[in-house]
Amino acid sequence: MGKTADLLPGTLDMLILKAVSLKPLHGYGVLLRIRQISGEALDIPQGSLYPALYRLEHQALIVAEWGQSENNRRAKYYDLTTAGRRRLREETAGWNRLASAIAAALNTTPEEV
Amino acid sequence: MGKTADLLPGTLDMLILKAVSLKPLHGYGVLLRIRQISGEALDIPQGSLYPALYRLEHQALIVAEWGQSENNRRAKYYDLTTAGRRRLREETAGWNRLASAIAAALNTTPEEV
DNA sequence: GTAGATTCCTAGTTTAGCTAGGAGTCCAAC
DNA sequence: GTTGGACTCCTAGCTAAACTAGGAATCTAC
Repeated sequence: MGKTADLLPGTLDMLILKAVSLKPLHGYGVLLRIRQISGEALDIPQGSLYPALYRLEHQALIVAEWGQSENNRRAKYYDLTTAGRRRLREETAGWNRLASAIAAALNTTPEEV
Repeated sequence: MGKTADLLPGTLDMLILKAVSLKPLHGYGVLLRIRQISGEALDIPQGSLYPALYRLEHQALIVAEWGQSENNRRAKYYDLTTAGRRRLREETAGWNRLASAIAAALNTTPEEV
């Protein structure tokens, strides 16, 4: 019911890993980056983002380091680990498989059953 | 970690509505149909399916009627309601929007940021 | 000075999907 | 004739992801 598009559950971790893989980012930057690279279609709530970052860090898929943002505020920068890079590849592959399976299912016409 | 492909969360209801929209089916048949029209890629566990059918029925998106299966066993047949048809259209549109947004995000290259 | 954007965070709720069962029927194979 | 497997229904209970709804501090612009 929200005005902003909901996320497809199960894709948030992948999107975060992807965003960070393009260039290390602080949390808020991940938000903006995902918005940008999705063509403004995806708008992650902060209450989803920060717990997700925590999860990913504790799975050692990303590493955090405190620094300064471009606006001179304190910010926690995240970068991918090797495991994170591998995970991103796996999740992307899984996404492609599932998305085509769903697309195939949705394209089925009654005549084909 | 299961050997069978997991589902993308948030797509099960849509898939069920789609399956039933092709032709009224009993629950177990929905299982088989989704497997079929997804090219054997999606395998819904029964513990996901039956609660989902219950949900959809109680949202009046599908209606149930007891009957006989082709194998002469008792079976509960489901058919779409008008609201169910509308919902299927909405969910399909939402899926298309989100899937292309995610595809766009995943296709972004570091040079483009 | 105050509003809005930037940046971080948590508590608590909801709910979907899963695992792990149970139960009955019918058919084919041995 | 009985056993195994496919068919068909179902529930209880767990987990984990995502959300709502906050709180807080800093910096810039009006």
